[in-house]
Amino acid sequence: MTDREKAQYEAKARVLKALAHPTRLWMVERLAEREHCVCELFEAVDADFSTVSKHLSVLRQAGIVDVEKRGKQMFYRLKVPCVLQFMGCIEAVLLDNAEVQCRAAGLTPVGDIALQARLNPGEIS
Amino acid sequence: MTDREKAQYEAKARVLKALAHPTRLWMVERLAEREHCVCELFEAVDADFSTVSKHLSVLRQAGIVDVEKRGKQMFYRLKVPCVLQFMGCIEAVLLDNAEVQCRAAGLTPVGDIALQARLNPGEIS
DNA sequence: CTTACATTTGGTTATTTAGCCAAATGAGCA
DNA sequence: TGCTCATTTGGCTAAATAACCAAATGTAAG
Repeated sequence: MTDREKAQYEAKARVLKALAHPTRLWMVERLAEREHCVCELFEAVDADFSTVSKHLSVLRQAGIVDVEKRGKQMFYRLKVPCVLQFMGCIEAVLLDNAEVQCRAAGLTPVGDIALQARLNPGEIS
Repeated sequence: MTDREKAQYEAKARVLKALAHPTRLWMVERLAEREHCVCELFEAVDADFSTVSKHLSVLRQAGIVDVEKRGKQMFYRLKVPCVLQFMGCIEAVLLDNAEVQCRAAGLTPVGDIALQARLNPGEIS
């Protein structure tokens, strides 16, 4: 692998890493619907204000979101809508994992139970 | 956000995190072409054998790749081809970033130079 | 120009991750 | 059975990440 190729994989990984956090993933979905100021996101997130701000900064540096200052507020919006396409695939991965887990446990995965099994193993009634 | 939703975002983030490493990203693309044993991937990667094995283990635990033991070797293959769709979008993000950087630097981004600018800032001739 | 508000930045700490080495496992072969 | 090869696991250290708090910045309003 050339240095050039290596740098490309590193750059791609950096973008994915920016998305690879539950709070940031949630934010991306919110920002896909419409722009939000930091304060709005803060209210829904249950974390320090500075934490929320830093998450947005990570997304911005990765080039995933855009920001515009208006008055006292900073308005963030999703810059690259195609990242939303990831969600469907990821859900498919999780569902598939759930089925594997269920099969291993001797359960019949039906509908939502499967996802629950993957997300909260041990909580299946 | 309910506990349930929170757990879902955490699960999704876990999958993305598994992909968010240059070596693992490279491996995923190789495994998309055809199955490979650990030794084949090792030869191309320039890292310890155990490091390669651990990367594959991360991908397996995320449910992204599958493994089958045949004889002495372990053969890994891509289990969820849809993750390949991510690549196009990520490249679009990088290209877009490059253009922003170039505009900021007063350059005209033409073709490949744009990507180079993003990947190796400061190396533009 | 002082205050209040929205957000970012810097500092600190705890946790997670990546890498290497050495040792353990497990399958096939002598 | 004992050897060898392919791979995984455990232990360790260095580096990266996430969270909080406190302090700094920048903007608008009084």
